[in-house]
Amino acid sequence: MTTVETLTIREMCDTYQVTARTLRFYETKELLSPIRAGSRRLYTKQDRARLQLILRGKRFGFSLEDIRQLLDMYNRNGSNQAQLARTFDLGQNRLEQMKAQRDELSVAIAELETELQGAAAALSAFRDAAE
Amino acid sequence: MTTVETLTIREMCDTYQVTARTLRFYETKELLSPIRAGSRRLYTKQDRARLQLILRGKRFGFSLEDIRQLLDMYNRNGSNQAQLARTFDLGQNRLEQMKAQRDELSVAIAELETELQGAAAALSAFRDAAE
DNA sequence: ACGTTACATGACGTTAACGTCAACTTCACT
DNA sequence: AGTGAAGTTGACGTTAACGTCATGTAACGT
Repeated sequence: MTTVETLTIREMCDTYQVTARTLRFYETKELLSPIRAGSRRLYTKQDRARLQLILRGKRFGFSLEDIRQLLDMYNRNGSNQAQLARTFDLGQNRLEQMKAQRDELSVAIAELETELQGAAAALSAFRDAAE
Repeated sequence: MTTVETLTIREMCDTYQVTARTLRFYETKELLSPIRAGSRRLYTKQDRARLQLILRGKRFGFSLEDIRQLLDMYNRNGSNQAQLARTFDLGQNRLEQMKAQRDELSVAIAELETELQGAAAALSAFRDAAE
């Protein structure tokens, strides 16, 4: 019989490349809420999904507080209309920001590429002169 | 006769929505190096260009130290070959990172859009039921 | 000459996101 | 029963990126 797959804190660390301190810290910030076996934490599949979202959010430069709100939006779907409308707005704004960021990033990438082509040319010139 | 356009620290603040403290702080971090009129700072066109790059870098989530290196790459083109090659590599890496970030961002945007469509549908349902 | 701005420097405070250390429990074995 | 590994809860330390005084000076209008 396959037990419900839960991971210890150490296994979580190894799997997601985070420290135990980080996981406990996220818990105090109410980003995670693993179940307990006595005093020990056990992370369910749900916890792991949340952690992945957290880590991705971080790569986008979102603050943990931002991420907490986003997670709430993803998870809390049995809410009332006002609640839903509010989280919907929050999501819309976030979406706008992300799109703007992506566009700006595209421009910056293009610029950097041009710049690097110039550098590459300079390097070639150096090498040619050294022959 | 048009004097060489330089801005005072206050004018810089108003123009770019940063505090004087921030500008002085950037100076201690060698991100900016305005000229002096006595003890007072005067920001040239070059300084303004650098500040814009700094602010854009920040919007992408780069650290000030990252930005400093990027700025060096943009500006120092009279360097030796080793120097140039090194900064070139640095730029390449950064470019990879930025592209990866952009791609990840695109995925997240798509997901969020789907999610929000669901929320929008739920809202409509609510409204329909309320008629 | 004098008061009011504008600016300067220096020192200390602040927040986010953990790191680090100490001092227990608690299993899992031997 | 003893020991070692893994886990727990505090408590304090750390870094980045500024904010917030306190204090001092310099130019400008009256």
